[in-house]
Amino acid sequence: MNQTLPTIKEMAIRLKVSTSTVSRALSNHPRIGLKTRMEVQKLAKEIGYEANAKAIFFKEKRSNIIGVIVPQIREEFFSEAISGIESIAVEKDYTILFAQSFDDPEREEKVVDSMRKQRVDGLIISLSKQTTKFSHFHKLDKLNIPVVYFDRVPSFSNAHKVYCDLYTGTIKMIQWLFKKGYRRIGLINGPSNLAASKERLKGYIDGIVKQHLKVDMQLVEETDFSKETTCRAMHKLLNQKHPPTAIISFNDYVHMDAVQFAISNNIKVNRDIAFVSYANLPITGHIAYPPLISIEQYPFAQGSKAIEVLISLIQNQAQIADTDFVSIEVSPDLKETPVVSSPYY
Amino acid sequence: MNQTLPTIKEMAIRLKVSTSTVSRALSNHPRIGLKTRMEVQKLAKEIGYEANAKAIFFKEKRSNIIGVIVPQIREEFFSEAISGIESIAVEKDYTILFAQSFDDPEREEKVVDSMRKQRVDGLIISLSKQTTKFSHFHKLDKLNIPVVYFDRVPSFSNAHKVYCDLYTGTIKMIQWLFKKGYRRIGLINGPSNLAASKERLKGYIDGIVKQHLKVDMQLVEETDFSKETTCRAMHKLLNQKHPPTAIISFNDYVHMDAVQFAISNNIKVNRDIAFVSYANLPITGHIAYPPLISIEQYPFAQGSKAIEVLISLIQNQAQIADTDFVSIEVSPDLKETPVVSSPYY
DNA sequence: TTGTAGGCGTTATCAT
DNA sequence: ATGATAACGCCTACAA
Repeated sequence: MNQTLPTIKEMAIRLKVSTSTVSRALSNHPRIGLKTRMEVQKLAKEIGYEANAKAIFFKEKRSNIIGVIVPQIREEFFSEAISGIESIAVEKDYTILFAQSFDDPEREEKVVDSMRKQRVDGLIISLSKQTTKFSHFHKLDKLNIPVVYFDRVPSFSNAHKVYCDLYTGTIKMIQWLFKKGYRRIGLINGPSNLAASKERLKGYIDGIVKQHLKVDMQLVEETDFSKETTCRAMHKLLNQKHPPTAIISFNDYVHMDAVQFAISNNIKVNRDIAFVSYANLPITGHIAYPPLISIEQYPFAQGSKAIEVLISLIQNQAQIADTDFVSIEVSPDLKETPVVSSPYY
Repeated sequence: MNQTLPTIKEMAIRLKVSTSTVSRALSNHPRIGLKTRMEVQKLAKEIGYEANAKAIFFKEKRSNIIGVIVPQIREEFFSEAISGIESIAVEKDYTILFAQSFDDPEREEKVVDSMRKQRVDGLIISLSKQTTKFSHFHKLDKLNIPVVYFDRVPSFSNAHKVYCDLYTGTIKMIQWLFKKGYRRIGLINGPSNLAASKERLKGYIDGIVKQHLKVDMQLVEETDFSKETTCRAMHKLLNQKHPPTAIISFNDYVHMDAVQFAISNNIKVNRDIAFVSYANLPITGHIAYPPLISIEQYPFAQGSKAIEVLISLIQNQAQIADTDFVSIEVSPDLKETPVVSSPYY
């Protein structure tokens, strides 16, 4: 078993030259004799020499590794975002150190810490639902590790961010529903303390007003994302004197649960009641009753943007002043269900 | 901007002691005077000293980073597997370098190479569909980087593997269907050149025979996982003189597409025809027509097992002979649709 | 054209 | 109880 790997020093000894000659020959330094260069490169190939990246990283103080933290990859939104990140990473020769926070602020802190310890060159993160402390991020500043937040971004302004504006997305959606003739529009929103819920609710109210409809808070229900509370929300919505003719779900998963409930109550999905949603995830291409329309949030694009920003931050670390903060808004679009291939597995 | 990070040397100078003293004080070496130790640790905290992991990895020749490569995280099977891997990784203080092959052997080779260059301590991989070359893996051997394959494992035996035996799973499934009274059982299989398809087909045939039914190859159709071919397969199955009363789909995604087709042909899912499948992914908890039953393949457990094996390989590198290959079979179970909470997003 | 030497940050060995 | 020094593998400024 080849315990000791070939090094420059070894080759130097075998070829009776100095290590610097070997080093230079390998990097095709111009003023190394052709003959020497050839000899070195030949030997290198023979013994399968490869520079020890750890030594280089150590010397160069960079590792070409960037950290990526998301709440859960099981959510297609995030797996798509990661693919977006990866596509650029591979191209630019970066590698991804990956972790999930599972929406637990404590765990988030832990994984941020471990990435700091690994000295990633930069970090891309989508915050956990309830993150309120940011001290673990401040520690990164001290090490000059730049951070780009995406999708679930912090509210303070001195941070680099890439996100999607669902406020206007919601307004567009209500406009679309109005044009299709829907007048009683319900909303199954998330917990009211979440920024994402507030954003949707604001868009909902302003959207309704904009169409000169009456805002009726009876049409707004909440879910904590459990199937149970989603069903309860549906139950309340359906058992009103004037039930909604269209229902906006917080996201495609809530949509699916809502549809399940509707079916078991003998409602003809998208005929008796129109269902629309946010995210437009690939999975909706497979389900029996996809939302009529969904607000595309471009997770892949958000991911790509985020890493592009991050790489430029890494590469211009010296030049950039602390006060230049990048904030990119990806504009949401209304999209019909995507056509997709089944994953293989 | 704090360009130069605090080092041991700096502290040594400031405290007028040697670097070794500082190093030892920090690691609570027993024979360092209490006073010195306190002083050092106090200063360290003050200036926010943290050991430079890169320097240590360089010295120690380990990085506590393991590589993980899967075809696509969009597939819940793999995102669950990664969560299984991560759960153990966090616990044992390993970090995950992550990449997707997107079922492209060339890309797989590329990402394996980049992980080799990063000198991961070990690699966990689920092969791309069509991987036939293994030279990029052999290069890892030379660097003593152990590899554990999971789920999509190679056929040769000199490799560490964790996988699920779908042959017996399929037999169990047919037994279950038979007990429920189904006699004409159809199969929408994957492309016949895939090992995963062969395994299912073999189980299908043996399972049918075991129930003393007649094997009818008219009941076996293929899909390349596109919605189109799945629909074509369904079309053929449904338009026979004696259409099947139960249909086994290659996986939960194919199942969803098959159900979509069935619905649009006015078939009452799971009443006119029973639908069953493989994988039992969390997503089936949200869809309108989940499979009656699904073969649980325990992706989370497979992932955890894989990393446990890998870590033991890493830590016992010296002791283990090349001929000791671990091969773990996770036994599949029949499971009804899981009850899950919506992901947040 | 090639060699020498120093340094990156840490730890371990051997002195003192 | 503490210090000096070497070593890990590579690169590069300077010397020859």
